[in-house]
Amino acid sequence: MRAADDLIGDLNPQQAEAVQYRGQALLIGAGAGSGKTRVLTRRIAWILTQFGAWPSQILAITFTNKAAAEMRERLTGLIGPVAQRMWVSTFHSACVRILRRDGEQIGLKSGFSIYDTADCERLVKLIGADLNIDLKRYTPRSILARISDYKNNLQGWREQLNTYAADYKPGQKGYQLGRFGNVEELYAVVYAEYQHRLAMANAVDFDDLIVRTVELLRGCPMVAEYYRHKFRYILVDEYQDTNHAQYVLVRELAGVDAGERPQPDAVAAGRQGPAWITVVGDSDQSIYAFRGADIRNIQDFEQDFPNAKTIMLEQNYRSTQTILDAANAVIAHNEGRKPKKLWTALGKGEPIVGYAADNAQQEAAWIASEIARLHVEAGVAYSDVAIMYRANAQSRSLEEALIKAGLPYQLIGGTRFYERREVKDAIAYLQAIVNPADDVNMRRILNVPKRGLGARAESLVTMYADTHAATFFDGVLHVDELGAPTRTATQLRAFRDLMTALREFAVAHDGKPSEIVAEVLSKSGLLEELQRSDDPQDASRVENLSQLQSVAAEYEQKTPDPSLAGFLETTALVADSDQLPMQGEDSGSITLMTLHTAKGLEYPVVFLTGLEQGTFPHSRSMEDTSELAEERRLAYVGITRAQRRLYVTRAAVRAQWGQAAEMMPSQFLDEIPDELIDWKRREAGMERMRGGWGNGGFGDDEFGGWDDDDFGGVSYGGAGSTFGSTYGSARGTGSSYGSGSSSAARSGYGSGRSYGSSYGSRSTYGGSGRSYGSSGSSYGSRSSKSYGSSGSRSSSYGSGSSGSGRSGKVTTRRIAPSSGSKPKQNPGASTAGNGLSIADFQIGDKITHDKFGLGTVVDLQDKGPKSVITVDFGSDGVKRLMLAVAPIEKL
DNA sequence: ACAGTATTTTTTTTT
DNA sequence: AAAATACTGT
Repeated sequence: MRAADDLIGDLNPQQAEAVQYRGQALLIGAGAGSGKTRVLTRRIAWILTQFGAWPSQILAITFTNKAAAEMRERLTGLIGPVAQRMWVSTFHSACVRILRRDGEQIGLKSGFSIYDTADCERLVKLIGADLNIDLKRYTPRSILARISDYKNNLQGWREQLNTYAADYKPGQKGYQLGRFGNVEELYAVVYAEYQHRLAMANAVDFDDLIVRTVELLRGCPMVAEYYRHKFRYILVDEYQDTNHAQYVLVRELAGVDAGERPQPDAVAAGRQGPAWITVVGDSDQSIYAFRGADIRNIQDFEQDFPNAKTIMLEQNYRSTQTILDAANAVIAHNEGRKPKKLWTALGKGEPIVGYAADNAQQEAAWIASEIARLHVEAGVAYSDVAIMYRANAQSRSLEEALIKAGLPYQLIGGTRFYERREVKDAIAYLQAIVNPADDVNMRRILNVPKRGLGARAESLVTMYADTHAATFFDGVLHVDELGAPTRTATQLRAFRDLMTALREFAVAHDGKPSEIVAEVLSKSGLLEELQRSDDPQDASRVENLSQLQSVAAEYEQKTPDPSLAGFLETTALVADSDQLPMQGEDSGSITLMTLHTAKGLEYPVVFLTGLEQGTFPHSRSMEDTSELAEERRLAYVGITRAQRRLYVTRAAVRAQWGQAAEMMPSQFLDEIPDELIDWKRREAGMERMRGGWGNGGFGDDEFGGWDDDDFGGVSYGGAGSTFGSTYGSARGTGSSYGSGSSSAARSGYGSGRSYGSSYGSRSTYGGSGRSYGSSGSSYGSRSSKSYGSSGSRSSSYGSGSSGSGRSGKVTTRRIAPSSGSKPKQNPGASTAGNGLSIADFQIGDKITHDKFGLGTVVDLQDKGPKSVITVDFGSDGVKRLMLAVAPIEKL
């Protein structure tokens, strides 16, 4: 046991107070880099040693599994191996654990499936097809977003149904939705049906994990009592990113609303009043509103929890004053926030470095060369460098540049390992084995690998299932009653026998998931199909499958009581950042990730890329003040990741889905005080020309073109910085690096882990024997294409239209393909190519169509030039027509 | 039933 | 530019 002094001796007064605070409810307002993780772990240790609590009485919620593992590790250092017995996990993992134990009470049988986004989309598609919903207009994604909103706010399907579609019964067939779209009705019906089918399939989605746990606690006093008795201390990290459901969950677990008298000294075992709650967060770092996070949870904490105490941590131990000044200046543009003053004792440090590139490729190339130089001239380790961007798609050009420069990197995020097709297929088998009622996964594997069971066979089985109120697999079991053609019946029987055999095998080997994986891979034919193929991509798919098997083996080794269901759980809840190496572990490579993933991390050197209007802030967030405020918080998060050196870069032209577009500098750049930024290149060549800066000329601007006049000779630094180097002649260091760049490019297949010289040859999954879950793990991400030619350079710079005014909404301009400009569109009304305007139409209008003849307009969607009208052509059916191109005439 | 071809959409951010 | 989807012909 540690002495009290060990726990608080090296803390500042606020931190120490937070660690020791005795009381019902504590909010720690932890500014970026203020040592909140340290305070949190110390507080837990304090509760154990000084309050005399048992480890099993503590529930600590973190944001990711990796954060949980890290916290547990640090706790082990403080209090010893008892830390292993504490609940330290994410909301979702904790809920799974609770539901596995007590879910039966609310109808969740053991072995329930956890649906990921793709599974949910499949389910909504199935429902949409059955209910005759126009899935073009109501995309599964948008429907799911709505359902997720309901869930995050704990609005049940029953109440929705009562309000909007009282006569719909879940599971009923042939329901006619109101033809002209009562939208609420549609959502209510789909929501109800969705929950119904999840229940039938013994499955839950991500949101359900929280919602159904709340339901369990509210509906089953015995269960609630058990957990309230058990957890006497609840600590929640990143509280600003909790949603309403999670907020309620915390209250239910703590028993805040159980109507018992608070016990001022309830520090020991036993059920005495509500549990003590500690939450940690920073409202300036709330960046998950899009998935329901409600900033009010943290803002109203003091009202929500009586006698709450707030302690603010404002000393920053991470960054230089320059970086903090920039962060403070940017976030100050958000309205309605409590002003906060982060300060540091680390001194001014280096200026922020800015760079304006001509395009994304050049931006990336400059970053690569800059990193190479830092490495050589200032001895900066690659693992001390992170490159961040708004959206995953931006990683492409960066990866290419790093490969070209031969620098080792690791990419975090992108397509997750478990979301890759082949891995998902294998998992679907496992899921279907554990939970045969899981229709979505069962249907997925019916014809994977190809075994001649197509849409026809599937619908036969579905019909049986529908009429008998049975599951899809029940239908398969009753092949002989389906009246299927001989061929189909034979194949179905083979599938039935396969699944039966696999299930028996699984039951017999439940403690050995890796063996079950192996059995599934070989018996299902999954592996064979890929091995037989000569598509080079399939080789990497085989790799991935074998990686899946090693992950299973690792799980098996480090889990006390392994089971197939347990293994599936771990695969369902991985986060992007879980792939990061643990602290203390050195990957030896540059880290690439989105700003969201970067939350909670810190690096000596940070590149913030793509600082353009439309990229960051993202174009879809610029209209709305609150969304823009969230983007700004994201910028704040990004800036405050940097410890010593911060770079901000942008590209004047960026290709977005195939088309090059001119990009204006991000407004966030303007919000950083100019004197903090040392611009290595303030304007891109094109911009300079336009602004009459002279010197322009873009013809000869080949790849190395950035080492132009404003680059050399500028010296900055000094000032007692850690890296203390001076920039001198800056050229040429770029490409002489990597030995193995060509082999690295080749190895792109499949993994997307570290490339480059220091890592040597090809990267494969798990090459370095990292373990899944705790220590970094190596399942990769992102598929790969051949990295070769650096993509086309955008050639035609648009003829010189307006300057670079920074106001107004229009932020990007398409570069016209030189030819004569299109006929002007009249502003306001959206006129289409055939001269028809959506504004001219009304529901009920009659039109003629060259092919379908006479029809009646049933619906209108104004999407500007892409407006769509829906027309009922009677016997020819109802068609959706693109107004701009449809051969129609108004009558 | 499926392979191959044409067309359409896609980009936020993630547990 | 790439991937998902729809369509067409065998």
